[in-house]
Amino acid sequence: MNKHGEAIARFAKHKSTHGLKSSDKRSFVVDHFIQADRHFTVEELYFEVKKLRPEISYSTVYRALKLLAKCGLASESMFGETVSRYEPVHSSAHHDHLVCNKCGRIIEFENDKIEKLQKDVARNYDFLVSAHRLELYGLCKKCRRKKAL
Amino acid sequence: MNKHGEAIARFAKHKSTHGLKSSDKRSFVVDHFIQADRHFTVEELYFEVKKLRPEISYSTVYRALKLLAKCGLASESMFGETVSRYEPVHSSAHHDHLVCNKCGRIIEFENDKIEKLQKDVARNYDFLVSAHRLELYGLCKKCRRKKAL
DNA sequence: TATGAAATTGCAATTCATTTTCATAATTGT
DNA sequence: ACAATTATGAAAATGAATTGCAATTTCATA
Repeated sequence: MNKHGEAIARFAKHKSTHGLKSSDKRSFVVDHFIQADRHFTVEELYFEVKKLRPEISYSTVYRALKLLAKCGLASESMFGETVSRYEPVHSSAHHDHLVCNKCGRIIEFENDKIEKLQKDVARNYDFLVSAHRLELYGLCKKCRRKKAL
Repeated sequence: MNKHGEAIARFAKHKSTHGLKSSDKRSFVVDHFIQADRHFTVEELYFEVKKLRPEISYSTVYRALKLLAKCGLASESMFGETVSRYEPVHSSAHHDHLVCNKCGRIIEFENDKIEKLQKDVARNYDFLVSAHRLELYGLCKKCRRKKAL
């Protein structure tokens, strides 16, 4: 089963174990989020969905994202903005982010060495880590070029 | 000159270069923040200040913190909460954080190796870094113990 | 010391994203 | 089809951040 299929299945399972009912609209939002496979604010996802299904409300999108977060298919974070972003959670390794202050692009990266050093730090402080975030803010490749012109 | 003296001086300089006037109330807030030398939300600082100087309003505290942030003596961040926190900026090297999810304690640490690896990552993506944040969330030493009981 | 332009303050009002409420509609098990 | 429960949309509520404005204070200059 592909990655998206897994996610869909996981959502279905969450529904059945939590006594949720099916809904066309919610399914549409969930599928769209999973297919798109990128970061969204509630508003961004809402506007994309609205183009295709204008009858779907902000509330439904909002609640769908919350639900995705609950069943572990999306994670919520702030990226230094005042709005929350939801990003798809992949079964793969944890990743960190490069956030472009100019165009807003978010680039994911993984770095095992950094992960390991983080564990070392935690051990030094006798700290039990359950989650972490690492974000580098600045200018992405494209925006550096633009700036140079 | 000690660390606090430096900060006070820097604030005074910012005032003079920006045509700001002196004010007892603002000075009190600023001094308290600098002396305390720890993380605050606006509300937390407001309540502490209010105990000693009840006539000082929330607005004044709010604006004082904004001002401190502008002149580089405080930095604003979210630490996964819905409220902003202001932390004193030390002239020393950049530091990262361990955030205890239980008691809210925030521990600072520095790690040059991690900093260096971050630069490597950025270089790989042709990304120009202007700021970064690294936070490890979990349980601090004390809370781990409590949990064990 | 008196003056006036400019900054500061407190309070209330606004903004803005998030979250909840509630009446109505849709879904599911019997 | 019925009853019970969940989902939905629109509007209202919430919560923190921010601003507008009138009153007050500061400070350089007269």
